[in-house]
Amino acid sequence: MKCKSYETFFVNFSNKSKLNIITALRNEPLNVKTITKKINEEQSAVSHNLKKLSACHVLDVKKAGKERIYSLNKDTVIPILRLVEKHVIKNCSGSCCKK
Amino acid sequence: MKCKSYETFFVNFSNKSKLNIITALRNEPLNVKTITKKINEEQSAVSHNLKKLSACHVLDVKKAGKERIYSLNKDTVIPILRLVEKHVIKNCSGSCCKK
DNA sequence: ATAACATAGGATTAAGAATTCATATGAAAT
DNA sequence: ATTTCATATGAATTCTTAATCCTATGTTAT
Repeated sequence: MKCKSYETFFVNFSNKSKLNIITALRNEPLNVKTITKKINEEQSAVSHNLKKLSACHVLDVKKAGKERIYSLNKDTVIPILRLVEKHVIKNCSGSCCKK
Repeated sequence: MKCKSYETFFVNFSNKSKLNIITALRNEPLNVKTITKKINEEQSAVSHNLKKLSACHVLDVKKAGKERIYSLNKDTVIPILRLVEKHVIKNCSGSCCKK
Protein backbone atom coordinates (compact mmCIF):
# COMPACT_ATOMS: atom_id res chain seq x y z
CA MET A 1 0.00 0.00 0.00
CA LYS A 2 1.25 3.42 -0.95
CA CYS A 3 1.09 6.54 1.13
CA LYS A 4 -0.83 8.32 -1.56
CA SER A 5 -3.97 7.17 0.12
CA TYR A 6 -3.56 8.93 3.40
CA GLU A 7 -5.64 6.75 5.63
CA THR A 8 -2.65 4.66 6.69
CA PHE A 9 -0.86 7.76 7.81
CA PHE A 10 -3.75 8.90 9.97
CA VAL A 11 -4.19 5.50 11.58
CA ASN A 12 -1.00 6.33 13.46
CA PHE A 13 -2.88 9.00 15.36
CA SER A 14 -6.22 7.34 15.72
CA ASN A 15 -5.91 5.29 18.83
CA LYS A 16 -4.85 5.94 22.36
CA SER A 17 -1.81 3.67 22.45
CA LYS A 18 -0.18 5.19 19.41
CA LEU A 19 -1.07 8.68 20.46
CA ASN A 20 0.41 8.00 23.89
CA ILE A 21 3.67 7.03 22.26
CA ILE A 22 3.67 10.18 20.17
CA THR A 23 2.97 12.28 23.23
CA ALA A 24 5.69 10.56 25.21
CA LEU A 25 8.18 11.46 22.51
CA ARG A 26 7.06 15.03 22.07
CA ASN A 27 9.93 16.44 24.10
CA GLU A 28 12.70 13.89 23.88
CA PRO A 29 13.80 10.73 22.10
CA LEU A 30 13.45 7.62 24.23
CA ASN A 31 14.24 3.94 24.13
CA VAL A 32 11.57 1.28 24.13
CA LYS A 33 11.76 0.41 27.78
CA THR A 34 11.31 4.00 28.86
CA ILE A 35 8.37 4.50 26.55
CA THR A 36 6.84 1.32 27.88
CA LYS A 37 7.14 2.48 31.46
CA LYS A 38 5.96 5.99 30.66
CA ILE A 39 2.74 4.92 28.99
CA ASN A 40 2.28 1.83 31.12
CA GLU A 41 1.69 -0.80 28.46
CA GLU A 42 3.12 -4.16 27.49
CA GLN A 43 6.53 -4.06 25.88
CA SER A 44 5.30 -6.22 23.06
CA ALA A 45 2.33 -4.03 22.27
CA VAL A 46 4.59 -0.99 22.28
CA SER A 47 7.00 -2.62 19.86
CA HIS A 48 4.18 -3.51 17.50
CA ASN A 49 3.03 0.08 17.48
CA LEU A 50 6.52 1.50 17.15
CA LYS A 51 6.96 -0.57 14.06
CA LYS A 52 3.90 0.88 12.40
CA LEU A 53 4.71 4.41 13.48
CA SER A 54 8.19 4.24 12.05
CA ALA A 55 7.09 2.46 8.87
CA CYS A 56 5.16 5.64 8.18
CA HIS A 57 8.06 7.90 9.18
CA VAL A 58 6.05 9.39 11.98
CA LEU A 59 8.96 8.22 14.10
CA ASP A 60 12.64 7.68 13.40
CA VAL A 61 14.77 4.99 14.99
CA LYS A 62 18.43 4.66 15.62
CA LYS A 63 20.31 1.82 17.20
CA ALA A 64 22.50 2.41 20.22
CA GLY A 65 24.00 -0.81 21.44
CA LYS A 66 21.19 -3.07 22.44
CA GLU A 67 18.75 -0.23 22.70
CA ARG A 68 16.76 1.49 20.01
CA ILE A 69 16.06 5.14 20.38
CA TYR A 70 12.84 6.39 18.87
CA SER A 71 12.26 10.04 18.09
CA LEU A 72 9.41 12.06 16.69
CA ASN A 73 9.40 13.36 13.15
CA LYS A 74 8.82 16.88 14.35
CA ASP A 75 8.57 18.45 10.91
CA THR A 76 5.30 16.71 10.30
CA VAL A 77 3.92 15.77 13.65
CA ILE A 78 4.21 18.95 15.67
CA PRO A 79 2.40 21.15 13.14
CA ILE A 80 -0.37 18.61 12.79
CA LEU A 81 -0.85 18.38 16.53
CA ARG A 82 -0.94 22.16 16.75
CA LEU A 83 -3.67 22.33 14.12
CA VAL A 84 -5.73 19.81 15.99
CA GLU A 85 -5.25 21.65 19.26
CA LYS A 86 -6.47 24.82 17.60
CA HIS A 87 -9.41 22.97 16.09
CA VAL A 88 -10.44 21.56 19.43
CA ILE A 89 -10.22 24.89 21.19
CA LYS A 90 -12.31 26.53 18.52
CA ASN A 91 -14.88 23.83 17.89
CA CYS A 92 -15.02 21.54 20.85
CA SER A 93 -15.36 23.82 23.83
CA GLY A 94 -18.09 21.63 25.25
CA SER A 95 -17.82 17.98 24.47
CA CYS A 96 -17.77 16.79 20.93
CA CYS A 97 -16.21 14.15 18.76
CA LYS A 98 -18.52 11.61 20.29
CA LYS A 99 -18.35 8.26 18.67
CA MET B 1 -15.80 11.55 25.25
CA LYS B 2 -14.02 14.85 25.04
CA CYS B 3 -11.89 16.10 22.22
CA LYS B 4 -8.95 16.61 24.54
CA SER B 5 -7.79 13.16 23.58
CA TYR B 6 -7.28 13.60 19.89
CA GLU B 7 -7.69 10.08 18.69
CA THR B 8 -11.37 10.58 17.93
CA PHE B 9 -10.53 13.48 15.71
CA PHE B 10 -8.01 11.49 13.70
CA VAL B 11 -10.37 8.55 13.25
CA ASN B 12 -12.21 10.77 10.81
CA PHE B 13 -9.26 10.55 8.46
CA SER B 14 -8.22 7.01 9.05
CA ASN B 15 -10.30 4.98 6.68
CA LYS B 16 -11.02 5.11 3.02
CA SER B 17 -14.76 5.81 3.22
CA LYS B 18 -14.39 8.85 5.45
CA LEU B 19 -11.43 10.10 3.49
CA ASN B 20 -13.40 9.71 0.27
CA ILE B 21 -16.12 11.91 1.69
CA ILE B 22 -13.59 14.53 2.70
CA THR B 23 -12.04 14.43 -0.74
CA ALA B 24 -15.41 14.68 -2.43
CA LEU B 25 -16.11 17.85 -0.47
CA ARG B 26 -12.74 19.43 -1.00
CA ASN B 27 -14.00 21.76 -3.72
CA GLU B 28 -17.69 22.17 -3.09
CA PRO B 29 -20.45 21.49 -0.57
CA LEU B 30 -22.70 18.63 -1.59
CA ASN B 31 -25.86 16.90 -0.48
CA VAL B 32 -25.91 13.31 0.68
CA LYS B 33 -27.18 11.79 -2.52
CA THR B 34 -24.47 13.43 -4.58
CA ILE B 35 -21.76 12.34 -2.18
CA THR B 36 -23.15 8.84 -2.25
CA LYS B 37 -23.03 8.72 -6.03
CA LYS B 38 -19.62 10.33 -6.20
CA ILE B 39 -17.93 7.86 -3.89
CA ASN B 40 -20.10 4.94 -4.88
CA GLU B 41 -21.18 3.67 -1.49
CA GLU B 42 -24.42 2.86 0.29
CA GLN B 43 -26.49 5.83 1.33
CA SER B 44 -26.80 4.46 4.80
CA ALA B 45 -23.08 3.96 5.25
CA VAL B 46 -22.46 7.47 4.01
CA SER B 47 -24.95 8.91 6.48
CA HIS B 48 -23.34 7.06 9.36
CA ASN B 49 -19.97 8.49 8.43
CA LEU B 50 -21.31 11.98 7.85
CA LYS B 51 -22.64 11.92 11.36
CA LYS B 52 -19.26 11.16 12.86
CA LEU B 53 -17.48 13.65 10.66
CA SER B 54 -19.81 16.44 11.61
CA ALA B 55 -19.90 15.50 15.28
CA CYS B 56 -16.21 16.34 15.22
CA HIS B 57 -16.74 19.52 13.22
CA VAL B 58 -14.67 18.20 10.38
CA LEU B 59 -17.80 18.87 8.36
CA ASP B 60 -20.61 21.39 8.71
CA VAL B 61 -24.21 20.69 7.76
CA LYS B 62 -27.07 22.90 6.79
CA LYS B 63 -30.59 21.95 5.94
CA ALA B 64 -32.11 22.96 2.64
CA GLY B 65 -35.59 21.60 2.23
CA LYS B 66 -35.40 17.87 2.34
CA GLU B 67 -31.74 17.88 1.56
CA ARG B 68 -28.75 18.37 3.84
CA ILE B 69 -25.75 20.09 2.48
CA TYR B 70 -22.41 19.05 3.92
CA SER B 71 -19.32 21.19 3.62
CA LEU B 72 -15.72 20.85 4.67
CA ASN B 73 -14.28 22.74 7.63
CA LYS B 74 -11.54 24.15 5.50
CA ASP B 75 -9.77 26.02 8.29
CA THR B 76 -8.68 22.77 9.83
CA VAL B 77 -8.86 20.18 7.14
CA ILE B 78 -7.05 21.78 4.24
CA PRO B 79 -3.89 22.62 6.21
CA ILE B 80 -3.77 19.14 7.66
CA LEU B 81 -4.11 17.52 4.27
CA ARG B 82 -1.36 19.77 2.94
CA LEU B 83 0.98 18.73 5.73
CA VAL B 84 0.36 15.09 5.00
CA GLU B 85 0.90 15.62 1.29
CA LYS B 86 4.22 17.22 2.08
CA HIS B 87 5.12 14.41 4.45
CA VAL B 88 4.36 11.78 1.85
CA ILE B 89 6.35 13.51 -0.85
CA LYS B 90 9.31 13.86 1.45
CA ASN B 91 9.25 10.50 3.21
CA CYS B 92 7.27 8.07 1.13
CA SER B 93 8.74 8.37 -2.33
CA GLY B 94 8.89 4.62 -2.66
CA SER B 95 6.17 2.77 -0.83
CA CYS B 96 5.76 3.12 2.86
CA CYS B 97 3.05 3.24 5.45
CA LYS B 98 2.54 -0.45 4.96
CA LYS B 99 0.21 -2.01 7.40
C1' DA C 1 -54.08 12.81 3.49
C1' DT C 2 -51.17 10.30 0.88
C1' DA C 3 -47.27 9.47 -1.94
C1' DA C 4 -42.56 10.22 -3.17
C1' DC C 5 -38.13 11.58 -2.04
C1' DA C 6 -33.95 12.59 1.03
C1' DT C 7 -31.74 11.40 4.91
C1' DA C 8 -31.05 9.35 9.52
C1' DG C 9 -30.88 5.68 12.97
C1' DG C 10 -30.93 1.05 15.22
C1' DA C 11 -29.55 -3.69 15.27
C1' DT C 12 -26.90 -7.38 13.50
C1' DT C 13 -23.10 -9.29 11.19
C1' DA C 14 -18.68 -9.30 9.15
C1' DA C 15 -14.10 -7.58 8.87
C1' DG C 16 -10.09 -5.61 10.72
C1' DA C 17 -7.21 -4.12 14.33
C1' DA C 18 -5.26 -4.25 18.93
C1' DT C 19 -3.74 -7.00 22.82
C1' DT C 20 -1.61 -10.73 24.71
C1' DC C 21 1.42 -14.57 25.17
C1' DA C 22 5.20 -17.15 24.04
C1' DT C 23 9.29 -17.20 21.76
C1' DA C 24 13.18 -15.42 18.86
C1' DT C 25 16.96 -12.32 17.82
C1' DG C 26 20.81 -9.72 18.82
C1' DA C 27 24.01 -7.11 21.59
C1' DA C 28 26.84 -6.55 25.77
C1' DA C 29 28.78 -8.48 30.04
C1' DT C 30 30.82 -12.16 32.71
C1' DA D 1 30.28 -19.79 25.79
C1' DT D 2 26.72 -18.59 28.60
C1' DT D 3 23.87 -15.37 30.77
C1' DT D 4 21.45 -11.19 30.83
C1' DC D 5 19.18 -7.40 29.01
C1' DA D 6 16.57 -4.84 25.21
C1' DT D 7 13.75 -5.35 21.63
C1' DA D 8 11.21 -7.67 17.92
C1' DT D 9 8.11 -11.05 15.88
C1' DG D 10 4.40 -14.59 15.02
C1' DA D 11 0.18 -16.63 16.24
C1' DA D 12 -4.05 -16.70 18.75
C1' DT D 13 -7.53 -14.27 20.89
C1' DT D 14 -10.25 -10.51 22.01
C1' DC D 15 -12.04 -5.90 20.87
C1' DT D 16 -13.46 -2.48 17.97
C1' DT D 17 -15.16 -0.75 13.87
C1' DA D 18 -17.28 -0.70 9.64
C1' DA D 19 -20.77 -2.58 6.50
C1' DT D 20 -25.28 -4.05 5.76
C1' DC D 21 -30.12 -4.39 6.19
C1' DC D 22 -34.33 -2.62 7.52
C1' DT D 23 -37.12 0.81 9.18
C1' DA D 24 -38.14 5.58 10.86
C1' DT D 25 -38.38 10.54 10.32
C1' DG D 26 -39.09 14.62 8.01
C1' DT D 27 -40.02 17.41 3.83
C1' DT D 28 -42.30 18.59 -0.35
C1' DA D 29 -45.73 17.77 -3.89
C1' DT D 30 -50.18 16.21 -5.39
